[in-house]
Amino acid sequence: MPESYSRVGGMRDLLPTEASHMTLVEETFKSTLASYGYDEIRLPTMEWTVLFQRGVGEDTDAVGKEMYTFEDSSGESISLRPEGTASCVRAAISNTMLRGDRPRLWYTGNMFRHEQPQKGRYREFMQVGAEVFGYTGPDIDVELIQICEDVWRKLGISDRIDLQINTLGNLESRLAFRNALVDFLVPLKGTLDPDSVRRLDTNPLRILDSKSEETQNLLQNAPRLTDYLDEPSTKYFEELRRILSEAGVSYSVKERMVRGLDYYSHAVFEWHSDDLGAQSQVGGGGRYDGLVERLGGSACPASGFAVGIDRIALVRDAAGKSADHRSCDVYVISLDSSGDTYVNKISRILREQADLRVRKHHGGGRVKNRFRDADRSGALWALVVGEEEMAAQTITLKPLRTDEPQITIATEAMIDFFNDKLKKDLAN
RNA sequence: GUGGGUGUAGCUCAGUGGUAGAGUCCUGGAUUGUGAUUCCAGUUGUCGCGGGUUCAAAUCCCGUCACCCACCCCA
Repeated sequence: MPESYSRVGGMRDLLPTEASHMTLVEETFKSTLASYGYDEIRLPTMEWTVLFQRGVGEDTDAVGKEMYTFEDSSGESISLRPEGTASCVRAAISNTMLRGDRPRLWYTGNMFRHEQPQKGRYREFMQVGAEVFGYTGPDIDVELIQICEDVWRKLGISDRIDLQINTLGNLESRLAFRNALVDFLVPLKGTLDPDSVRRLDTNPLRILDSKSEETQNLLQNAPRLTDYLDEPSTKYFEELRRILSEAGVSYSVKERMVRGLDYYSHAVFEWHSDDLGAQSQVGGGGRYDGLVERLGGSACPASGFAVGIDRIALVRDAAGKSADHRSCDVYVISLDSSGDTYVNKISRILREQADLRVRKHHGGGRVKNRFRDADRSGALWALVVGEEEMAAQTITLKPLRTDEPQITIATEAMIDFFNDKLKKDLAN
């Protein structure tokens, strides 16, 4: 340990301005998910390592080489969660939530991946996600997409985020395609990039979204997944697109899109933005009908999404919409200590009856410094009580953000005053 | 894991071998019942850390750490 304490590598301190921005994004998701009738679930920050190995897949980067893994005192391997879906599925199974019910759940929390940090990519980052269980049709997939589209609109970033969708078909279709793809690629093994050669064995579908230009050229003549979709899979995707269009959601189909985590089937979708440095993805999801069974539950279709809260905040930053943080709405100053009791009472009333953030001055000091502190707090108003006000049962209100003159009003009229005027100011 | 960049005042940065700097912020005063704005005055510091070269190092050399950006991959 160095002389002075520093952060653990890659961990961040989110200072009040950033923190309140994160909270804004989080709250928007929270209220939107609630408006669709989804229930919150809180999940542990760590799980047995095997859950992620089994649920996410050991050949994914997130699990294979980026997990924070250590042993607990019993010698069992534990990992900090690199994503939320596996935990959510585990929780749904182990709390018997899937017996006779079809839960629609959402969660939020910090995720951990030991990668090299850069813009939009952090070792600890915030995600919000939703998972729905027991629904087979594309209608619920579209609802998941719509929830996020609603959030983009509320946050004012719809025009900066693009939706891309694709289908992976059902298991049979995908296996048939996978075989055809491998047959096509094996003879070309010598010309593929090293990563793709490795994936030929582990996860050939992932070769499709390889970033290697040469590999992409080779793929020009590769078999196409759409040619291998069976009747039900084709219908599923057509239906999905129809409902999406009906809902007025614009999207593009990316035939080569395969999700990084390898439990998906049928619908897969991703949202992208240009505002993230070298990163582009703000979120994604899809259907994962086989995962519940894979993790020990009875077969149960499921679908979900995950969105990076940090990345949404970055998109808002780029749009010039980052929340300007104010600590409080009203800063209360008593000019001499004999007024403290009176001022405490006023502050409490304002907090309880006018739904205001009220910061009271503490620590004495000169009058001019009290007003200086009022200004720095970001408050819209300074509320001043001195001898004159106490004697007359009034308060003086000084606007700190406009040139309007200060006014003195009867204390008993203060709630009405704030509920009318201040609310209007806050709305702007 | 690999590459590039940056570390100097609380913050943003200038300073390529010879006294440690600017802007901003902060503190005080002009203004003892009024902030922000204006004017005046003042404080900023292990120059990331360790070693080396030199009469002399923020500056050159070696090492090291941290952060940023990018590869890879993803939220």
